[in-house]
Amino acid sequence: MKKSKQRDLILAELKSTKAHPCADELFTKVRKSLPKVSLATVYRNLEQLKQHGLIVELPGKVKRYDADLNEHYHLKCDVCGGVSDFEMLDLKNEINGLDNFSKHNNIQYRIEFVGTCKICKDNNKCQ
Amino acid sequence: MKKSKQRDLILAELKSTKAHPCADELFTKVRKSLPKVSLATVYRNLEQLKQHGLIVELPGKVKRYDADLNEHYHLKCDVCGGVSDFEMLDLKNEINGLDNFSKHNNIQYRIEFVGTCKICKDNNKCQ
DNA sequence: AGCAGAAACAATAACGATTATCATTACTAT
DNA sequence: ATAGTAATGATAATCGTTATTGTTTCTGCT
Repeated sequence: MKKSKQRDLILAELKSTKAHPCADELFTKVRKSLPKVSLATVYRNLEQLKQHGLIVELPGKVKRYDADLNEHYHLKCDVCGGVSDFEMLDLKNEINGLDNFSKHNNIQYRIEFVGTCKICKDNNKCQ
Repeated sequence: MKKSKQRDLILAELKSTKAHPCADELFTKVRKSLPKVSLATVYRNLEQLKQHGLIVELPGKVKRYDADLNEHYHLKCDVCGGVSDFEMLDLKNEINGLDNFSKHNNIQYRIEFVGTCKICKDNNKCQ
């Protein structure tokens, strides 16, 4: 990866927050110190930083990003789409407590397993 | 909800498969028996069926739908986006086995908690 | 330092999934 | 049967994201 001040700024901005911003929110922030930056540059660099394992992409209709690489989970607002961290040192034990948690706060949890299906593996479309 | 043959067909089509189709895939199927159906009608009815709790919407860049209301989880292909069922009678016990599972099959799991954040609740934007 | 080639850039057009609009049609309760 | 309302088909609009294109900036080499 060649050096670029745009990418450095994007990464620094992402590291400085726990708000899990989307591309557009980062664009607005980076613009303040680099007014000529392009939105496409933000998208490109987020993708590249993700590929290099420097940041994590959170799934959803709108992609959000996290520079915290420690294992943790996310709590998403079903109205505004905002994401906050959800710390669980021991998932296996704490998951039991979710039933009550859910009842009192209208919080649902969904588990999604992500891998590559047999068809895509055979087609060599992947990796 | 007023009766409509379009909606009946969409629901019947969704009930007849385990493939978790998206709106466009359902559109293609429904079209075969109702050639004049509109894509907008498919989107509208999927939303309505979801609101009435008759189907479940699976999150992602492209929304997919499931008419199976029994509690179960989903395994998504990170290449084609296709979703298949993942049966786990007892999540709390079986989650322990995932570590090994993950190592051998390149399968990751992600847990997302969904609710309404304090700001949105205070703003009455929700529900 | 000067330079060639590669990578990154800004600007913007294109894309694809979804939603909104609007005139018309189909239910349903009276 | 009919009036009122919900649903529809067709299509335009929206919005997040990706592709394109010509230009600029790095980087390694002389």
